[in-house]
Amino acid sequence: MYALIDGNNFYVSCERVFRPSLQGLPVVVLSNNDGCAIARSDEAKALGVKMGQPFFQLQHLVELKGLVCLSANFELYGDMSDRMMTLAAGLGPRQEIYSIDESFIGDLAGVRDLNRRAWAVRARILQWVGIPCCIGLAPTKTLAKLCNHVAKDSERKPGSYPAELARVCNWQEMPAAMREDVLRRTMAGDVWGIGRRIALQLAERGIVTALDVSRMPGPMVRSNWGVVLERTVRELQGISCIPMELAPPPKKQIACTRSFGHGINELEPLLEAVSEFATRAAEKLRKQDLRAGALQVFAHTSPFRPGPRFYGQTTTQLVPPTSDTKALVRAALGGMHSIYQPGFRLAKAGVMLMDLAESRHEQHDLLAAADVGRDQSRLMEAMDRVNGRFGKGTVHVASTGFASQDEAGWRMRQERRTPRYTTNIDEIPIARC
DNA sequence: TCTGGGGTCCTAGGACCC
DNA sequence: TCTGGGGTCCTAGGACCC
Repeated sequence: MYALIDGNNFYVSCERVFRPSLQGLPVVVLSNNDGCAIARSDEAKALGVKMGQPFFQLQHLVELKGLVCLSANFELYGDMSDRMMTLAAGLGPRQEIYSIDESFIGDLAGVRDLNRRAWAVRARILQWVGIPCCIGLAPTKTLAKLCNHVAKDSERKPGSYPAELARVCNWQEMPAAMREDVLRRTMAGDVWGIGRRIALQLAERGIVTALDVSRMPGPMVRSNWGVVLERTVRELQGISCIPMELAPPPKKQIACTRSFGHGINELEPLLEAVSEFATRAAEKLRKQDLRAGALQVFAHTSPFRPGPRFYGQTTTQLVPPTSDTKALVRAALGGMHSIYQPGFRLAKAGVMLMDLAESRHEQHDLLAAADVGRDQSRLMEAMDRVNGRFGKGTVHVASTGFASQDEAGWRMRQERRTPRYTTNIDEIPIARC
């Protein structure tokens, strides 16, 4: 038996904790560069705001409907998430933190009064953290996700599902006829694991609802779509195929990528950007005690704009694997030099670290024998600690004057970057509104 | 003017090996 | 003329998730 606990409209709910005046208003949280909507309040959804919709398409709603747009504050959301997850863990013996706002709780078969406990955990999260949650309870993870969806929709859209399923929805307690009814009312594309493309392909064959999906014959599903969808079908039938992942599996790649607010034509700002990306990625790498065996750097034009297209990408092998910021920045700059072509308005660039391996201590010792390695890793450690305490980018590898590509200098930031956004109510956290 | 930033897994096809 | 069968590894592309 599994539970899925999920914070409603998570980023918006986090903002509302600190600004209660946002209750009842249509609110969206915007991505980096205030590019597009990545979280929406129920009121914003009712206005027709879509997930991922670009800000410029929402501007009329700001004026006409009082839509409030906030710049994202991911550090705040991460902190709120930790608090919520700690309380969610109280529901049962095992927890898998699935995303920033969702966790599965497993091994619930022996838990007595499961419903009552679920309601209590929900109330505690609301009272202590301030985030409203919904909980789905079911014998498989896919059904728990589905019940969670039911719990949310029956609250948000009266009439969509039986009202008694709102907020906490337990598959096990439904009579057979109600289960069938719930599956019939759920669109195939709302099932966990069925995305837009497969939903379309299914619809072409008359498979429209979750009930239709649950009745598909396994061999046909496997031969037409593969094992992934087959697993989903079996999970809908109540056969558990997706186990809990108690410890997060080791990362296979680490990326740092950004869209630029405005297109970039020249090499210089591009080098600045990728040197920043490599630095961020290196920090993530060291936090997980990993080293990278390869670094990929890419830049491309906007897929949304007309005009000449460019997609450049190159991978540099790192021998031996390293987590040293200077080596990674050097590889990123070298890569960018090699793919850069003038004459394009580049919209996005990024750095990806791959072939990740655990940073074994004997390796450090080997390097330390040459002394230089030890100095490097102590330098990196010091850099992470300074940046952790005083903010990102307080100390960083300078990429200026890097045209020669092999001369890494160091520069102290005199000023910390001004945050674009704060939850301090005295300042103005509302972007462009 | 302005369109996120992370990740994962599966499959097919080619190269290569014995 | 006739050209196996089984396996691995790698890569690119496509699909999914939040």
